[in-house]
Formats: sequence, C-alpha cells, structure tokens
Amino acid sequence: MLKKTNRISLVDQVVSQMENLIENGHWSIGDKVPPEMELMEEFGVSRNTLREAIHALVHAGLLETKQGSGTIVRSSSSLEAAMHRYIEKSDLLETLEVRLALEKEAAQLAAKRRSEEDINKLHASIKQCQDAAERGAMEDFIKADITFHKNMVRAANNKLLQDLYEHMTDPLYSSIRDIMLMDNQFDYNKEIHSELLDAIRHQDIDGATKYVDAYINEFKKRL
Amino acid sequence: MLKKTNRISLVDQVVSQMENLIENGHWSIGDKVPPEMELMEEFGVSRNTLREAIHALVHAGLLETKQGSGTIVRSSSSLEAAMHRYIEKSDLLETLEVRLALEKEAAQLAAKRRSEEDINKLHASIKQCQDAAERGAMEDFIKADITFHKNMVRAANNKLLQDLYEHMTDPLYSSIRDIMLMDNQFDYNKEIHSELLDAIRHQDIDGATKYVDAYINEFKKRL
DNA sequence: ATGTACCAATCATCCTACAAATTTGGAGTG
DNA sequence: CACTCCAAATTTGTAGGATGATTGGTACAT
Repeated sequence: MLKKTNRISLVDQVVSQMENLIENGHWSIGDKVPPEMELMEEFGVSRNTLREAIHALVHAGLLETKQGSGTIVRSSSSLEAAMHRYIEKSDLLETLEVRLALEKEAAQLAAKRRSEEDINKLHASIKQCQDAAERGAMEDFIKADITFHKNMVRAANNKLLQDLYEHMTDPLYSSIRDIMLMDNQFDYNKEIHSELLDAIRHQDIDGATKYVDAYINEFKKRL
Repeated sequence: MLKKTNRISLVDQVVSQMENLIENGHWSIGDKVPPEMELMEEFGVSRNTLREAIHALVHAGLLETKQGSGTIVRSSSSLEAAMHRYIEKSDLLETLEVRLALEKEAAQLAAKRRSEEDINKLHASIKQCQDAAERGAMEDFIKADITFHKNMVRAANNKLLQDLYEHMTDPLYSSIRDIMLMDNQFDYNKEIHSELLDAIRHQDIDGATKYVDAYINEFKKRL
C-alpha cells in the first residue's frame, strides 16, 4: 500500500486548477474572473472552500478581489509577485547591483548561444533606440533601451535568468528612468549598444564581456 | 480623489500579523502554532476568516497544516518558498548557471566590502574544510564547503544577492553533493579556496575575480 | 510486550445568514 | 432628451454553527 498521503485538500485542488487557468492564459491579466457563485458550481465546492482558494491566490499575488465589484487577474506568476514584494522593501542600489550582475552573465551567454532570431530582435531594438534618439524623444528612448537589454537577456537562453532579470527590471523602471533623465549631460550615442550587438553577432564572448563591463561602470558612476 | 481603498480586509490583517510573528521568530520554524480556536480568540476574528489567513500562508509556503495534528511553521520567507517552487520545475543546469553568476559577483563585492568578522567566518569555514579533508569525510567536507561559499556571499553585504543565492543553493544541495561525489578523481586540495580567502582579505578584487573564474570553469567541466 | 479498540483534539468541508461595497437601471426633474 | 439621485441587484466580506475525517495517544485484552 503505497498511497503516500495521496489526499490533496479540496482547496489545493481548486488552487491548482485556477493557477493553470491563469498560466495557460484562459484567464488573462486584467480579466474579471467569474463570481464566487459560478465558480462554486463549476468546481463543485462550497463557498468557503472556494474562497480559501481565491484568497490563497490573492495572497500569492495572482488575483485581486474588490468587494462589490469582483475578482480580477493581477499577475501570472507567483515568483513575480514575491519578487515584487521583496524588491519594494529592498534597497535600490542592492537591487541594481544584482540586476547588473545578471546582465553581465547574460551578455556572455548571449554571445555564446544567440540565434538568428535573437540577432534580429536586438537589431530591431537598436533601430528603435536610434529613431528615438534622432527625434530626441527621451521617454521612447528609455523604453527601447530597456527592451534591448531584455532581448539580450532572452538571447542568453536561460529561463530562470530571464525571469529574475525581468521581475527585477519592471519594478525598477521608474528608478532607471529617473537616473537617466537626471543626467543632464546625457549622451544618446553612448547608450546605443551597437558594438555590443556586433560582439554578440560574431559570438565574440570577450568583446561582449568587455563592452558590458564598460557600460556597467559608466552606469554605476551616475548613482 | 486619492481615496486609495484604505480598507484592509480582516484576513489580510491577520495574515500580516502572522507573517510578522514568523519573521520576528516568535513562531520559529518547526514550531506548532496554537490551534484555530485559540487564534480565533487572540485575533478576534471568526473561524472562516482565520482559516483563510492560515491557508494563504500555507499556500505561500510559510505554514503547513496537518489534519488532526495541527499547524506548524515551515519557512520564514515567501520569496524563499516561491523560489523553491520555481526551481523545482527548472532545469538544473540553468539554475547552476545563475547561481555561479551570483557567486562571481559576490566574490568581487566581498573583496571590496568584507569586514573583519567576515574574514574570521571565512577562515573558520576553510578550517572545517581542511579538517574534513584530512579525515576523508566527504559529506562533512561538502557541507563545510557550501558554508564557505555562503559566508563569502554574506560578505558581499547585499541582502538581495544573499537571499537569492541561498534560496537557490538549498534546493540544489543534493545535486551539488551528487556532482562532487561522482567525481572519482576528486581532489580535496583543489576545492579548498584559501587563495580566494587571501584575495578577499587583501581586498584584491582582480585576484578574487580570477580565482573565482578559474574554479567556476573547473566546476562547469564536471557537468 | 503487542496489537486492537476507542477517545479526544484538530483540521476539512459545507451550510446559512447578514454586512459592506459596487454597479446598474429606473424614476424623477429640468 | 439629458441629467441627477436613489434603490435594487450583484458581488465580495465576515460570522457562527454543524458534521466528517485524520491524527495521536490511551487503555484494555491477549
């Protein structure tokens, strides 16, 4: 008899089902989920059981309830929510430090593993940076720049690295923006990383490493 | 109109209070928490409310309930629990890759910021490694080695970096152990990082970087 | 000593009822 | 017709009670 605690509580079963619905996109971010009464019938559980499941997901950061209005999907990953909460309470410099460390590793891995598609995406991001720079559109430039960095991390082909980087970057967006906006001698050209793209394209790991080290040092000076 | 929903639900209030009790160590890991009836009175809420709060923490990984027995404290950080869940599902190599990247950064920061106390702790860990090596006690050696690495990361004086590293290392323990045990030409001396300690002691950042690069490459070869 | 039967404590699930917040639709007014 | 205001319907929040299931221990018979 190897039934090793096969019993999974009803609440956990409902939680798992709802997690799947969210992860698979059947319930998308921002969507309003069906009201408790409907879900009770759909899952075949009582209101208390259902409510405990919903609240577990609320506390995990996946859902958000509003009395009188309904329940909406807020995030699709509990790691994301936990990271956001943690980073809210963390020191900005510490977070940037870790983020830059991840970025450095990503640059090296990207140089090693990038696909043709990665190159295309990186190229497109740089193009957007240049366009914004010519128009002097600072806000657009920052967005395009961040997209470039994210695409580089994607090219590293490591899901954990990518998730950590993105979950760390998103809550920092306004801080990063402020840092770049406050620099009154800001030089667009310095921020356009076409040399880095070349190094990644030619799978020149040393070149990529050197370039990343250089711009990270440049960035740290501004802090 | 900045009325930003000042109302915090009772459940959330109870959750917060219990989180604090856990974080502050009033409820330590492994402890059995009071039964529902007592907590109901203590927090002054109904059974359902209390149960929803407990289940939120169960799902977050901080508590664990056993029907008929009671509820115990399982972990003290929701980031830890979320990371563990994520890493369970992740690829071992990807996780090791990120972990080594964090370690590399930590070595450089440690060389910059280490305190005297850090040096003492690192020294103590190396001593334990040596003792275990002389006795040929492989298991003890691995534990001491991991402690050395953790102490190095602590010396980097960055809480986020430390938390990520430790939450990544703990679930990997058995894998790391297997990798080291499987190496039949295992050389204790190669694994004793006294040169690294010297570099950190003398705040020789380049030296620390080179040493870490070397042993990380060595480690990667074994995979 | 060992195994069985029983009991108490505790969590799991379900139910009903009411409160509070929000949305919606309709009555009333200009 | 357009607008305001209010009441009803909808939806989540909180409370309390009832019953079942699981666990851990105890007492008893063998």
